Amino acid sequence: MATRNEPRTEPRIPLSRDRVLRAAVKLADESGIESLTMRRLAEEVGAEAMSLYYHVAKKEDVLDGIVEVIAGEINEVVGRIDVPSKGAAWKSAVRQRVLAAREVFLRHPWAPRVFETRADVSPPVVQYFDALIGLMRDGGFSYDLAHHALHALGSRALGFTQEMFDPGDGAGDEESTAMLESMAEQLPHLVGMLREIAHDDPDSTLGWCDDQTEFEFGLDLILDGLDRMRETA
Amino acid sequence: MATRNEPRTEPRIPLSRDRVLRAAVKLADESGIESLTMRRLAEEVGAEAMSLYYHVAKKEDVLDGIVEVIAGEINEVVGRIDVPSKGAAWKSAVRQRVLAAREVFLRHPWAPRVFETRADVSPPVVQYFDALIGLMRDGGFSYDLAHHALHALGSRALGFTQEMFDPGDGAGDEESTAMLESMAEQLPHLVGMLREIAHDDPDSTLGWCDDQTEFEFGLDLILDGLDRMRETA
DNA sequence: TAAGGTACTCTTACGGCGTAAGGCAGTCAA
DNA sequence: TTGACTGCCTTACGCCGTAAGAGTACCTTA
Repeated sequence: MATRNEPRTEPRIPLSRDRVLRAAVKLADESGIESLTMRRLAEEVGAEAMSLYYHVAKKEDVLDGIVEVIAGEINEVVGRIDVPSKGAAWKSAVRQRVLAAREVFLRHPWAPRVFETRADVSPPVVQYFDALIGLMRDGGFSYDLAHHALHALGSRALGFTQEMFDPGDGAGDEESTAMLESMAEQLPHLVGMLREIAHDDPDSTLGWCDDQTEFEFGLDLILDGLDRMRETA
Repeated sequence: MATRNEPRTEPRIPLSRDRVLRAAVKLADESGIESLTMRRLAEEVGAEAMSLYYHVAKKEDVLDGIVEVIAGEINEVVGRIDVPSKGAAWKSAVRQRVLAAREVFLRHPWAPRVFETRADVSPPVVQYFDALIGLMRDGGFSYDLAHHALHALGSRALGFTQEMFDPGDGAGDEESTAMLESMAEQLPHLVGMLREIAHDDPDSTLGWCDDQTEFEFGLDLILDGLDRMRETA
């Protein structure tokens, strides 16, 4: 049963923090963040669970590292954007960067949850925010307004929102739709709203919102509001 | 060792789904959500872990139930609010309710995380949103605008935001502040901003933001933007 | 009063988790 | 040659969620 000890046939790439973290991201991409366990991660890199601990301190450290990897990916993407940001142009500069960051999260749907549970600030994330503040400064923001702006944007600054009614991938829709319909009397406004939306967008069995459109709506609402404050300051 | 089997001295309140859920909230309030395990929850209600399963399906069900309890608490609080909401008054009506809901979350700091991980919509939450839509309708919102509004508000509609740099209770502040200061060259904008904030608000060792103020800033920014759309519609 | 059903709680046990403690092989400097 | 250091592995512990099924108390019906 020498499945593991065959140094000849399988050259065995040495472990490293970076390799472990990349494998963790891959595992989460493929099987979801809940299936990221130290044992499975070890298997992914062809080692035993305890071997990982030579390269990472503990599982929390893996999660911290994952954030760095994703934030690095974001910085790489937004780093390629080079548009004017002076004066009124700040808005589209920020907008473009946020939407570019969002695309990274769309590739890693499990990532927002991980970001949200990290208390500590990691260098790549800090770097991203620094650049964002820079754009606002170009637009004439005071530090105070830029600070408020970051709070107002919240996680939207990084490209994601936490939807309260996340319909997932349409799973369980009929069920909850039926549930809502059956409560039409107690929920007149909500049911009315949903009926109209379903009517206007008939392709939906109530799928039910276009996330990208809604994200941009909220983003623009905030950016426009900030822009007005910038001008009247 | 008849510590448990003494039906006389300890009358033993019967278990129930409601009692289990309330105990779960209490446990989370006192020791944090991460210490909410079926065994500890059982201990809290004076029973064995497996006994809980007669009243709840599984741990996920407990978390769903917790959301219902908290949302119920919110509905109770906002239900006592009765202010005009016709026309322009919609804004302060919504504002008041959101801030009232926020107070409930301030009493249960662990709750946002639980809300965010629930995919399914629970009746009390749905009821809350229905009332919110009702206020917007009073203000003259189309269903379409109300729908956009809910997305724009996101979790803010329920009274919380996910802060990207949550300083917790000031823990680890000096450390991260020092880290940032040492990176002043790479992070000119961020460090500049923080220096000014620290300067303007000298009591802070960088504690560092007034969450309530920032929450209201973002909320008002969004509500004002929506109000303008309402008027020009 | 006896018998059986129902509602609730418990005991036992299993597999999976994160990780502490320490062993062992390969490499490299003295 | 030796001994330290690096990198990976084995073993084991305590905690977790929960499946299976055995009591136990009470209530109904005869």
